[in-house]
Amino acid sequence: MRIVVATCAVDYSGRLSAHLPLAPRVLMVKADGSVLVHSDGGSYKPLNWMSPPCTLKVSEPTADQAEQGVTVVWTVSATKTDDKLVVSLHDVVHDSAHELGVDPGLQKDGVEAHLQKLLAEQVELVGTGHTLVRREFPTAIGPVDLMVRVPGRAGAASGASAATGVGGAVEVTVEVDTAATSHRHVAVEIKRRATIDAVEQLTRYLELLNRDPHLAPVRGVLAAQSIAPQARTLATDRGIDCLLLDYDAMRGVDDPDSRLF
Amino acid sequence: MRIVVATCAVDYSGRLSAHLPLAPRVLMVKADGSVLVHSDGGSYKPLNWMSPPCTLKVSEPTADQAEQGVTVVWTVSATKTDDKLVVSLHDVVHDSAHELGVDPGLQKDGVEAHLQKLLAEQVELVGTGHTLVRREFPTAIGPVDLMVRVPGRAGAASGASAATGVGGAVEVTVEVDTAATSHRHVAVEIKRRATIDAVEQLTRYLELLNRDPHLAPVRGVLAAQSIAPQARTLATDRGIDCLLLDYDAMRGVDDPDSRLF
DNA sequence: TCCTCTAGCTTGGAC
DNA sequence: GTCCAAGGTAGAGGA
Repeated sequence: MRIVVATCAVDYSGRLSAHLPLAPRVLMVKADGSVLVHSDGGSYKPLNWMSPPCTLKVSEPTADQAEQGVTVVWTVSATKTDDKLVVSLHDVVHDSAHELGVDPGLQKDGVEAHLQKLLAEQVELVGTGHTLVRREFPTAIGPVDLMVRVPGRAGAASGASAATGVGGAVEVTVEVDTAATSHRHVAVEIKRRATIDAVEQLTRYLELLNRDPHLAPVRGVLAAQSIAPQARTLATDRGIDCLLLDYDAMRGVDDPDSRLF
Repeated sequence: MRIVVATCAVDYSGRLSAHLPLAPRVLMVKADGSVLVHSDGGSYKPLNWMSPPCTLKVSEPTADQAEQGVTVVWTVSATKTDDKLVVSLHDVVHDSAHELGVDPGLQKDGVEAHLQKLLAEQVELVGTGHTLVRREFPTAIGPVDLMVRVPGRAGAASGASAATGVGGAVEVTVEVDTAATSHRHVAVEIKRRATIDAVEQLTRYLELLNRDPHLAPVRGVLAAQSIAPQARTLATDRGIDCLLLDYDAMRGVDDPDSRLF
């Protein structure tokens, strides 16, 4: 890792064009050749960067550039695309290099996968007596987070609602809604934070699942730690139920030893 | 900006829990107090970080920690949430600080807004003789990127297709499709890269717009620099046309002086 | 490899 | 402030 502190101007061209006026900044050159341009604020995201694989070429400034104070020019080119980053360095106040070796990597815990695991273990939150069919229930358009079986519905007529639903633009979910008393399964979509996208996703799953006479009618449940108002509205419109999850409470029920650390 | 190169272990707790084993890394402490932990590879994203506003507290290791080689402990706490980052430093091989000042900021060009501007100027790409009604055409659920008028359709019967379309789950768009010969307007959704989300978004707009007798029937066009295969499939299913945009070619037609640099 | 979805997303803009 | 959409999204995971 090479670290340079210098006054510089930066131009990026590629998927977009961007320009950074002359100012003091920190430049990082990683072992894989990638380059990061950081300012002294903002966030963890660099102002500009080049992702690997790429090559760094160091060159002398032109006479014009030298006259304007440029002492050296870095040209960073992506090897697979035509993205290019040009850094014009003026005063360099620091320049050091360090051997770091390969990082052993990050261990994570607590994301959506954990929510899914917890809700799978506490599936009664979806409905009394409900049992888990499986996590990541496969469909033609991707896996449903949880597929749940409703108790005491083995003999329910799967076609009971066929005559009532079909109608407007959201008829698929109207059908689900009007068949509420004879649901045999529940498809659960789990998000940390649910937006409209999650409702659309679940709607696609339900549309498909409700074509299967072995499953239909399938109720939809959107389960999340937080649900955006527009997502809740759209879900309600489509007869999808919303389930707010309390991560801490669910984790409290869970065996603490099952956590990574 | 303070830059430290040191062997360290890191623990983060907050929205998730994460742990970094002992290894050499680069630590950046920005003027706003934010902290970044970088390895010598990967991407521009740090392995761990703390966003401002936060506070950094430096403390001596406990006797146990000192025995294991820890020389100093950084505790970075978010001020608004209970996020916490604990960095246990062992050998410090570099430690320097630099005054950078406030960055003048990034100038950008070439994103979706520019695509929209270009297509508005070159609206005949949507269809021969088509004219622009307006950009950001307002609807109850948000603005449509471009609303376009089809030539010579003033007298076309808006209900001509009513008897043909209604059928399966996607009948709204089937209706749009079968009415192709009598469209009076075109709603254009513009993306740099179109995914299924874009199709869903345009579908919602079309469903709404086609209720308006002054506009209906409204054809849908998904215009993008690249279109994901599944998005194309879904769009085709729903009678939405796909239009691949060549940004460079469109920019060539455009006045080069209108670009930022 | 391509394609999808998640992310401690981040960030900007509208309301 | 909240909420939503875009990102040079990046990165993981599955087909």
